[in-house]
Amino acid sequence: MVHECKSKRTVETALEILVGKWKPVILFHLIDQGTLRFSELQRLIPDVTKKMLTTQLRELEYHDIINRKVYAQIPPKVEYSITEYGEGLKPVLLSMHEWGLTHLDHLDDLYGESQETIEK
Amino acid sequence: MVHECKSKRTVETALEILVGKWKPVILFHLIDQGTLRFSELQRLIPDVTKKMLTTQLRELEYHDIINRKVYAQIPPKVEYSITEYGEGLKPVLLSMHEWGLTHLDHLDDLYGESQETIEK
DNA sequence: TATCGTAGTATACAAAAAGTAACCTAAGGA
DNA sequence: TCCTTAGGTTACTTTTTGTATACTACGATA
Repeated sequence: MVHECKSKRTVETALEILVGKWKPVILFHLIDQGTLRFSELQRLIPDVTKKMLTTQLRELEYHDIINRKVYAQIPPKVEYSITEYGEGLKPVLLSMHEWGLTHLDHLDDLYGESQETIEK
Repeated sequence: MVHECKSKRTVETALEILVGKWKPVILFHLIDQGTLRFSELQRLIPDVTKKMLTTQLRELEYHDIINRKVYAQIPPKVEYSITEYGEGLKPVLLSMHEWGLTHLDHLDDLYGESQETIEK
C-alpha cells in the first residue's frame, strides 16, 4: 500500500520527470547503450525532431537525470549519459516495462491487437 | 536492464495510463479506500473539476483499470473501484512513490525546497 | 413552491505540449 | 568560394490538456 505520510506528490514528481513524448525512449537508449551523441539518439529515434530531442534532453538534464558533455570541437560533439542519480529511475522504468508487457498481452487478449516487434 | 525483445512501447503504454493531471491521485485514493463514489472523490480531491474528474475516470475505465458501477437511483449513485487488472499497477505506483520520496530529498539537498506535508 | 444533492453534459476558452520549417555557427575539404 | 557537418535556435502553427461556468433530471426535503 502506498503510504501517504510525507506527501501525495511523490508519484506526480516521478511522472513529471518521465513524461514527455520522447523521454522514455531516450532514457531507454541511454540506459541500454551508456553514452550516446545527439546525432546517435536522432538516428535511434527516427521520428523525433531536433527541437523535441533538444527540449527533452534539456529537461532530463535539468532534473539531473542525464549528463551533457560538450567537446570543444568543430563540428560539435555532445555526449549524453545517465547520471548516477538517474540510475535510480531504473526500477521505475523496469516496473513500468513489466507492466507494459502484461498490458500488451491483456490488450491482445481483449482485442487481438497486433503489436509491432522491433528487432535489435 | 530493460530488455527490448518484444517492443519499445511498453513504458509508454504504462505512462499513457498513468498520465493525466488527476489519475495518480484518483488511483491513490481508490487503492487506499477500495471503493469511492464520484462525490467522495470530488471531496478528497478538492481542486478537480467535475469535467476533469469525469474524463480521467472514463479514461481509466476504458483501460480496464477501474470499475464503474451505476446504481439506478435518484439521486444517482456511482461507485468506482480498482479492477483486479488495475491492481497490477500497484508495483509501478509504489516504485514511483519510492523514487519520488528520494527525489524530494534530493531536491531538498540541492535547493532546500520545503515540501508540504499532508496529514491523514 | 423553492431549493438541495448527485452525477453528470455542454460550451467556450486558456494554457501547455508538440510539431514544422527555416536559419545559425565555425572549421575543414573540394 | 561554396559545401558539409553537428548540434543546436527561432518563429510560428497545431494538437492536446485543463479550466470555468452554466445547465440537466429527478426525487426529497423545508
